[in-house]
Amino acid sequence: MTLYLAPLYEDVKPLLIAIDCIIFGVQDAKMKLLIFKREVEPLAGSWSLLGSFVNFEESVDEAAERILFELTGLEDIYMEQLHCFGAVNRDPGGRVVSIAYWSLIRVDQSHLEFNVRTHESKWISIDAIPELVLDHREMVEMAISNLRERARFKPIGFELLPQEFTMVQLLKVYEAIFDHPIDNRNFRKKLLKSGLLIPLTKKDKSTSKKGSFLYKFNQETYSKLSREGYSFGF
Amino acid sequence: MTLYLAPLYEDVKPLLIAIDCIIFGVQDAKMKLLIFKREVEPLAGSWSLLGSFVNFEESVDEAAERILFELTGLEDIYMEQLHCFGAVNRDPGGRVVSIAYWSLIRVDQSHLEFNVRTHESKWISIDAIPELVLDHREMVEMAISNLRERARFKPIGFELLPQEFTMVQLLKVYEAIFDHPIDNRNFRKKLLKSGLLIPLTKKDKSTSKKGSFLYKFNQETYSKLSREGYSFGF
DNA sequence: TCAAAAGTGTTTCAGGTACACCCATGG
DNA sequence: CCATGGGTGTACCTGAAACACTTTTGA
Repeated sequence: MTLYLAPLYEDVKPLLIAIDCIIFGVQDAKMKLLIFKREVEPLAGSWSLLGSFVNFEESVDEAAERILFELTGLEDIYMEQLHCFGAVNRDPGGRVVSIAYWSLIRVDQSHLEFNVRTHESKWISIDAIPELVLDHREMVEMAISNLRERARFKPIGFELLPQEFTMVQLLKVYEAIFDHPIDNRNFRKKLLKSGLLIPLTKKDKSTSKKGSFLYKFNQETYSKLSREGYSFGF
Repeated sequence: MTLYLAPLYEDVKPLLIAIDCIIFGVQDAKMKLLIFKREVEPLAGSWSLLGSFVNFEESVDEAAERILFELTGLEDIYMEQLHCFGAVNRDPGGRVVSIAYWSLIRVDQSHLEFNVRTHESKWISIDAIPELVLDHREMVEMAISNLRERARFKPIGFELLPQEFTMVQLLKVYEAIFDHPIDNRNFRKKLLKSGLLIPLTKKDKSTSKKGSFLYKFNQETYSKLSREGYSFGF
């Protein structure tokens, strides 16, 4: 265990730094969370968030991306740093400070299933979170309120949908995030006015006989509104 | 350098964890930031945020409070965790991950001057931040936008004022936070309606011949609105 | 032809914003 | 008596919320 240290840093005791990922997705019009069977002692076999340690030669953000990638195979994912959890005894295995991140993924992404299947995992509904190891439940609760707060002013709902999607799908995502029904007409009105959607001529006929028009994001308006903030209060 | 570790944690390389504090206060109707001459190598002598390391036997939050207390003598301060900064080479002295916190203090607090004076420090206006060591400038910028965001929905303006204050003082605090002028009448109207203020019968005559009424916070409404959120968008 | 989902406008109300003058007092 | 800062009310406008029926089409 060797650390390069400036002379005056030498008497500082180092700590372990871990990452924990709160992975959200929408399934069956419900907000879901991906959890894993913990494979390392202590507490192996309990349900847990996806987590691991930060390596010495990578940044904390890189570590978060790596850990998410290693287990889900997903890259370029919407990911936000949530909070640093640093209670002294939060991990019985040692003095571990954890940086929690939350991310949004499109559940339909096909390669997800494959990578995840090698580990025991499951999607759970965020309104019925089972017991989780350590302080993971606290992390999840903070992440949920962070997600909702963020979703009110940044158009992140799109991160949960495929490239092309219908108005109804988008509405259902927001209903899932905020966990309450949203008025159909007001929703359409507001989103069409926002300029976030580019209407396509294609229709998706998988859910109705009439079929419903597909849209894609206007990436430009998206980044503009992400920066400036836009009220999605429904 | 000894760490108690569960067997499977043994091959993890530990890192140093530091705290950096972004300390805001209002002076002369301007938002100010407290900075310090750095006393340790590397980079001793440059301007820096207040910072130090997390001890092995204290939580990260406790460390932040301790560090703020040691240098300013202030306790029970509004303090919020900002972000974990974890770039690999952010500190030339070693691999140091820093957890940044920002806090709001009442500049008039008399004991502050005393404690701070033993170290070289100064208040600077947030629209003219000088060069700071490491990534401290980035921290400050993130803290400012975090502060503004927070101030829009949580009544934190009060944290910057003494127990009893005038409407004009409160207005000036918000003008300082948002850095733009606010309409006097609309401001009063909204705040009086909010129930956050308890009007006193006393007047402060220090700034005008007529004198202006003093108010104090309604702690109950304050915590209620802190929880629920309240739009302070001016 | 009918069941099932998609799509469409108007009215109401609350809150935000803009704006200009009188008041009280000490010097 | 006047200069200085404190205090007050109204009109307008925008955006949010509530609300019910018509359209399309495959089975």
